[in-house]
Amino acid sequence: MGSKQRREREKEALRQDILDAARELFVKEGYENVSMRRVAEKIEYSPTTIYLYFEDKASLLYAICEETFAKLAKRMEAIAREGDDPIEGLRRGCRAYVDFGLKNPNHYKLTFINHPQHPGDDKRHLREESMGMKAYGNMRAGVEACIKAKKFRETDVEAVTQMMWAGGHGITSLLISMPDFPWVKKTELIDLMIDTLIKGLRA
Amino acid sequence: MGSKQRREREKEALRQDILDAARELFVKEGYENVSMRRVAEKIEYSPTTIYLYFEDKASLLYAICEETFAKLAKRMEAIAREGDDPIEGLRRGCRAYVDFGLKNPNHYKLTFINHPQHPGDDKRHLREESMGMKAYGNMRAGVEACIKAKKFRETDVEAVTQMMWAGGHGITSLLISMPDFPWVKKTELIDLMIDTLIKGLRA
DNA sequence: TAGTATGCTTAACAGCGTTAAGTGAGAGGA
DNA sequence: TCCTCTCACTTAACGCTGTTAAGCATACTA
Repeated sequence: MGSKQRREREKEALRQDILDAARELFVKEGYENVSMRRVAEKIEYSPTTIYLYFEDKASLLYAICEETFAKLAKRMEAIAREGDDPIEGLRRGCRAYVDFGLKNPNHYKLTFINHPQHPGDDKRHLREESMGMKAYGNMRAGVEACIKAKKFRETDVEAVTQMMWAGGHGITSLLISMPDFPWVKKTELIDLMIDTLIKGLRA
Repeated sequence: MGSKQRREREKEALRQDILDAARELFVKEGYENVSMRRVAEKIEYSPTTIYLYFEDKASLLYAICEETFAKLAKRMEAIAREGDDPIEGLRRGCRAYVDFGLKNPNHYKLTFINHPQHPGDDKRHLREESMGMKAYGNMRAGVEACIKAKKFRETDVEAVTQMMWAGGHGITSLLISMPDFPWVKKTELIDLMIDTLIKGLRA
């Protein structure tokens, strides 16, 4: 009897339905403005059913973030491979990072801005296998390439990577969380940051 | 009869008590982990009393942030005045900004990270008189001084200011909201960011 | 002294994330 | 075919949240 496999397939399908419903709502309205009950309503199941598939609301969020950040990591990896000028590669990588955040503001918020609150100290996002960490590793590789090619002066790779990340994150998060501030043109701001940092690092 | 004035004084005193209690709790445990009922308990009044003095929880928060950012603005202004080398002044201003955020992480979170959510579009923090904006103005003045002194190449003052802000904010917010990430030494990261940006802007 | 304004409280509403207990359809064995 | 058991799912509830409407005393005014 293949009924067992069929049921397993159906379970997996429902899990995906929950994920899809939650993603759509979270992205459209923001994590804290969407209740488990609303997600349940969307998939036409009772709220408690969700808890049979995800431990809690945060886990649901985490699963969605992983999906999305897998996309980011993939895109950044592609960029890293395509060119041969390491500086240009790093530049494009940074731009991809910021663009990604601006195009998926709620995903970005969830992973890098709101993040876990005090209780429980949820460190899932920092596990090495996590997609966010993979993207970080990519950036690190980009920085390392610039140093190896003697385009950047010799410095602490980790520190430079973290600084580049902070630069990108600073712009991304400010633009996302203070949309009403009188910002200059977004592209100008992004390019200015990237160019200034790169210029400041040059050998 | 000075009773009217006395009552006014007492009202003002209670308002301050609420503010003090809320600040202590918010700073210690974070805004979203503190309920209005807990604030009320601390001042030994009923929860609803708070609503006679503050419109809602966000207003309470806003009042506290204003207090704290007044301190930041004051400190940054003092720094701007004390030296004559504009670059050194800017450097110290940036450092003061980041240090302030790291020393008051919950205040910082409240004003620059968590911030208002979608509903209502709360733009109070962006009013020109607000203390946050005053601090921004200070930074802007610092940048302008560097350009006027021909230390920086001629560029869009607004864009450069926003970039410097984003640089400082990027580091501050990442350090605050991802405390478990394997960061390099904080001071190293902060100095690297500031020095790299300044070097990149040099005439 | 009667009436009113003021400061605060009690009780409640509608929502939240989450859990314990219960239900009912379908599979598997006799 | 009938019984039992498994398991996906639901109902009901707990203890919280921010917030509001209504009520109650005290203190001031006329």
